[in-house]
This record gives sequence, C-alpha cells and structure tokens, in this order.
Amino acid sequence: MARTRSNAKPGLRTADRVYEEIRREILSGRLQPGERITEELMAERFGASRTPIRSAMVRLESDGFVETTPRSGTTVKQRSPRDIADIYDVRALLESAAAGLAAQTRSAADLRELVRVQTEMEECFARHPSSGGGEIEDLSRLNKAFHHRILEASGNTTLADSAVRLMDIGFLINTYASFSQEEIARSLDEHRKLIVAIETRDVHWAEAMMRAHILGARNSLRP
Amino acid sequence: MARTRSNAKPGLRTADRVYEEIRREILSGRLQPGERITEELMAERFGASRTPIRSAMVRLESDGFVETTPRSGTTVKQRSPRDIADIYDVRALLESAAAGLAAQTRSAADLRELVRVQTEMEECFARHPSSGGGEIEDLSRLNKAFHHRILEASGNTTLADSAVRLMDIGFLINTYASFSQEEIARSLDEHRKLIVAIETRDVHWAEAMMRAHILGARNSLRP
DNA sequence: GGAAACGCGATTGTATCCAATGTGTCGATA
DNA sequence: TATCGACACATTGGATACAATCGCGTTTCC
Repeated sequence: MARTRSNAKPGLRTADRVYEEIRREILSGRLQPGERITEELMAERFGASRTPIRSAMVRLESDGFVETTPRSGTTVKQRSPRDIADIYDVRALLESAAAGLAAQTRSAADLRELVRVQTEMEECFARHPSSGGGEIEDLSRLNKAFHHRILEASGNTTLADSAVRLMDIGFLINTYASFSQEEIARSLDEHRKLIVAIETRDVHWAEAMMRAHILGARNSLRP
Repeated sequence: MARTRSNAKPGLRTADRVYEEIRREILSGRLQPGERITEELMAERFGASRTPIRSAMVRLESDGFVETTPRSGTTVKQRSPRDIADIYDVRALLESAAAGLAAQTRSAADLRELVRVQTEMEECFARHPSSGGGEIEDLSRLNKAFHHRILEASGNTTLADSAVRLMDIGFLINTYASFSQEEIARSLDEHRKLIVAIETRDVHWAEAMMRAHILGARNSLRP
C-alpha cells in the first residue's frame, strides 16, 4: 500500500494533525456518539501508520472525547442529558467566578477585544437571522472566543483551562444549533450586559450575569 | 534496581503501569520539576520498549504533569507559586460547591465512609504526631480519599472529575509535608466540622467550611 | 579573533512486525 | 431448540527498525 504521505505542514506532527481533525469531527457531529473508531481505518484515511493515530487516541481519551476499552476498541463518548446538565452547572460556577475576576482586573485591551468579538457576532446574526447554513458554526466559534477572552482576563490560568476543557466537551451537542432565533438574540443581549458589567467593574453583576447566561443556555438545550 | 517485567496485575496494560508509576514519582517529588524524562531511559527502567512509555507520556502531558516540546524532550512541568495558589482558589470554588451538594444528597453510606476515613486519619496522626517518616504519605492518601468521597457524594461527576484533576496537580507540592504539626491538627479539626455539617445537612455551613479549609491550606503553603 | 556553516550524536516521530486478547460465529450436545 | 464451548477473525498492545530533527561542538572562512 503506497503511503501517500501528504506532507501537510512542515514541523507539525502527524499525531497533532490527526488529533485536531478527529476532535473537529466529533465536535461538529460528523462522528456521532457511540460510533466506533478503528485505528486501521483512520490510518488509511490520513495516509499514515497506526502509530500517530494511537497517539491521538490517547489524547482524545484523556481529554474526554472518546472511550477506549482495552483490546476491544475506541468509540466516541456518550454523554447523558444529566452529564450535559452537570457540565453546564460547573461551567456556571467557574465562568461566573472568572467574570467577577475579569471585572476587577481587565485591561483596556481585554475590553476592546470583547467588544470586537461581540460586534462581529451581532453582524453575523444580523446577516443571517434565519440561521440556515454554516453561520451557526461561525457564531459558535465567536461565542467560544468571547467566553475564552473573559476567562483569560480573569488572570487565573487554572480557572481558564478548567473551564475551556468543559466548554469543548459541552459543544459536543453544538449549543447554538439547538437554539431558536429568540434564544440566540437573548444570548447576544446577555453578552452585551456582561460587557457593560465588566467595563464598569461591577463584580457582582458580572458574576450574576455570567451565571444566568450559562444556566439559561443549559435550560434551552433540547436533546 | 532492575525492573524485570514484574507484570503484577494481569490484564493491565504496561502503558497504564508506567503512567501510574511516573505520576507517583512526580507527585512524591522523586522527579523534580524541570527534570528531563527521556523515553529510552524510562523504557530501560521499566523493562519495556519505548511504545508504552510514549503512550504514558502523552497522557501525562494531557493531564498537566509534564511538558513536551516537539523533538526536544519531555520535562516535569514547572509551576510558579502563583499557579499553585490559583489551583487552590479553583479547588475552593469547586469543592465548596461539592460539599454543599453533598450535604443535600449524601447517603448514609457516604457519611459512614467519611467518618471511617476521618477516624483512620486521626489514629494515624495520633500514632505519629512528630510526622517523621512515611506517615505523611498515608495522611496525604487519606486526605485525598476524604475529599474524593465528598466530591463523589455531590452526585456531579463533572464537578468531581474537575476537582480531582486539580487535587492531583496540587499535590505536586505535597501539601502535608510542608504543614506543621499544628496545621495538621487544625486541618483534622476542620474535617470533623465538615462531617458534622454534611451529617446535619447544613448546606451553607458545609460550603463555607470547605472553602475555609482549602483556602486555609493554601495560605499554609511554604514554597 | 569572531561568526557562520557544517557535521555528529542524542532523542523524538513514524512505520511495520508480532503478540495478546476480546468478539462473533458455528457447531455439538443435552 | 437453547446453551455452551471452541475456533477463527478483528483489533488493540508492545517491540523493533528506521527516518527526521534539534542541540551543540568543531571547523572554516572572512
């Protein structure tokens, strides 16, 4: 079998490329929960040997995206509605604390960046309110960037890392895709208020706003 | 020491054994932060090939114990005092929430187990108050079990997993080893009060007690 | 004498081969 | 016919061989 060796990015490890790609496929739903992943098949798909695939699998399992039972196989991890709800609860806990810290210590650049992302989100939503095609993914990406920036602004990298981890897992169910138009509009409105709270350094408001934002999203999920 | 393929547990993967062992060595301080880990050397030590070592390394990196720079090498991760303090802050956040939930939903078995672990800790401390030898490790292990049980009793596995992750990392600095005798006694006393709070289902007290317990430990750290 | 280029050794990244083990199928037997 | 067991196959786990790359010392050129 001729290994096509698609020499993608120089200096980047094949294992990393595989990890990113499979992760993306899981997050986008192209790989469904419970679906089986065999190393041989993936190796063929990526034109590589099983070695980098295995490396990627170990990371994916450690990051909670797949489940491996020894000598049996690897499957995309299933999550019960209860698990999803739990994830949102913990996110609410972590990110509300981060929002409070961000309100205290945010820099001017943090604020500018938040406004920029928010503006882009609103433009995206205004252009395609019907939300038919791939704009949902843009919206999800921007939303992630928004939350990411607040976490960074908190100044606590452990807090940020823990929350990002949960955000990634939570997006398995592709939040915005299950949101109605009204729910997206409400989410954007909450972002705006969050920005004001952080801008005016209103710690308690920022905390409460973030908590409400995330718990609200949790209750809007339709499995 | 010749590690001669002692495969103690049948059915357990070598990679898992290596992961556990290296992790333990990092946590116990036998592998110092910044120290280099070469696959070849580890393979020799474990009487295995590089393959399971690599697998373990990927997991260790994903779990935040080591750092790998491509084609350069793997080193035990360095953490600044600020990072350590941050970890404790997040633990306080997560575990206080868990304590509150545990106070609400704990079973009789949960409570019994907490009392059992606590009793064992106190006996251990009473036997060796001078804390010279390996009793510190017993104490650390029991302490971990105590916190672990409360996290489980919370009923939120995501919450528990996130906190356990941080606990493991935090023990890089081997909490109890830096505690004075008085500080250990105080810690045990806080555990007792925590048990009472959970027993009587006093949610707010349990939360506050846990927060105080962890933040107190943070402030007792001497780097 | 200093700086850049070259080459060597050390170490990681990938491929492939072999071993171990779980799974499913097919058949024998009560 | 249902159940148990053995055997073949599929798939992962580990070992080994090879390739790529980085660090660093040496050498050479200006």
